[in-house]
Amino acid sequence: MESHHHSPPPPSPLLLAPQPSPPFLFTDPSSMLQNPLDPQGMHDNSIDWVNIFCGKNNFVGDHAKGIMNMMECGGSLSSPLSSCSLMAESYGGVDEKGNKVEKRRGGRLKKKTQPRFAFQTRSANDILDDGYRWRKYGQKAVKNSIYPRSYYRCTHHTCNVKKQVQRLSNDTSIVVTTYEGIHNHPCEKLMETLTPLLKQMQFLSRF
DNA sequence: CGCGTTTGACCAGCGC
DNA sequence: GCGCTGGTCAAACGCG
Repeated sequence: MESHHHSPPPPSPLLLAPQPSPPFLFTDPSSMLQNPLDPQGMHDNSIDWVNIFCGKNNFVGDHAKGIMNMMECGGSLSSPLSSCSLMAESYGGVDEKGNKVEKRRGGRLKKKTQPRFAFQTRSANDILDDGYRWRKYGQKAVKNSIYPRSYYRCTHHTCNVKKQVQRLSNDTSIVVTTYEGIHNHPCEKLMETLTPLLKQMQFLSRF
């Protein structure tokens, strides 16, 4: 099995959202959205998170497309994607009813919360080449699904980002990838792709 | 030999 | 207390 693959660029803090139940639909986003970097909203109220996620610009959708474009531009996708939808999944703080919760570990409360987001890809391949290197550390059969869930950790020694990969049992063409945490290092593959572009832009900007 | 995967064991929360 | 469940650990194993 391929040991490393590449994911979308490091999950932007903007891509964090409430904890909808599958199939990850927002029922009332305006009541649940919050700044993931400031869950209590104590520091910066100037950012219109509701509009970012749900406004006319449809940031989430556009961002998902951007990710798709970046992934496709990278030319290293291990699987052809015909569609992709980004879904904010969960982060510690508020559950679907608005109650304060912490992220669970194995169904139990976890001390530290990590931002999470998930997106679906329509792909025959479970493993998406997203630019980061991952080490698989577990696989579990999950209830109500004929497919197992795989657990991966970023192999960068100082990075604690994890992801879960699972294929939907009711639509076997869709793979759900859930990221937890934010990479604290650049994406090597992305940098490889962007560096020549940046150099070219710098060169052209001299004229 | 180093790195990554596989897989059974283990852990802890939850519901009964 | 017990079983279920999801997440993690770690030894064994495979591969280049």
